[in-house]
Amino acid sequence: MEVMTPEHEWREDCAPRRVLELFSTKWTSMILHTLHSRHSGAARTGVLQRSLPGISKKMLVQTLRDMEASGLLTRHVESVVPPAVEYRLTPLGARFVGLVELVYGWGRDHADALDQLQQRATSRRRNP
Amino acid sequence: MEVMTPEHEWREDCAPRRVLELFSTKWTSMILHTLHSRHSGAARTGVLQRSLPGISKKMLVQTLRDMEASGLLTRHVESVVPPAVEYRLTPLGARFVGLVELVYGWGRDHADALDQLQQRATSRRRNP
DNA sequence: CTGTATCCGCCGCGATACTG
DNA sequence: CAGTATCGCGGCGGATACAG
Repeated sequence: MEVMTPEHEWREDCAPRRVLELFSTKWTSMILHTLHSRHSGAARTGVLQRSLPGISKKMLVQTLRDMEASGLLTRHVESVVPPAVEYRLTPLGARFVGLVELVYGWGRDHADALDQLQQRATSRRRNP
Repeated sequence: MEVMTPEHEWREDCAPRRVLELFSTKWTSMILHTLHSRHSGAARTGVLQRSLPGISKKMLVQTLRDMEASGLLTRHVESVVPPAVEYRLTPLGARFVGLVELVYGWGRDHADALDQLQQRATSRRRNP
């Protein structure tokens, strides 16, 4: 039976790997989750920044731009002073955030089992 | 209503973020998926390497070591010549791979919508 | 308030060569 | 077959200062 599995593709540019890349960009999932957590599905820059403790302005804007280019969200500028910019989930983004919520929930369900993962990051640095 | 949301935590060391880190390690999910795709839930080093086109021996071993430390899989050494090593999903790994399969399936379902994501990586490099 | 422009350290990851 | 040891680069991401 194992002889039948063509070892699954995992080609460099296959769809599943592109999804994984979405997850591997540090702030993408958290931004989507924040947008999703608001009933409007939208949020202004400042709200996003405050919801993501530790993110720098640079990374916030850069990640938002990338996400816009990826079609995960849209950017709406209110031409007023001071400027007001709102980010909103696209249909694709709304579908993807479903996955993010699954990951989020899984993490909460396995919080205790995940505690030991902390030793991982440190073990390699201590033991060259 | 929005005043009630405490902006969700996203603390540096919260469980969901640790799950995201699991996903952000380039090869982790693919290794788990390969193990899961075999009825035995186990595979030898060579099998894993062949199932992951492009991975280097170094990254394969390094990632496997990290995953072992994280409790996602176990390593069994057959003391024979030439050596035979088998990696096997742990209960935690088996539960996590469920999430991975969800991501994998989502990617296949949205393959066409994901095609435009390719332009993302290139657009920033072209337009400084 | 939102966004841009630099500078720069860290480390993830790959290439290569060598060992038992 | 499985694993270790080096070397090196690209780029993610943080700090800081400036601008409309």
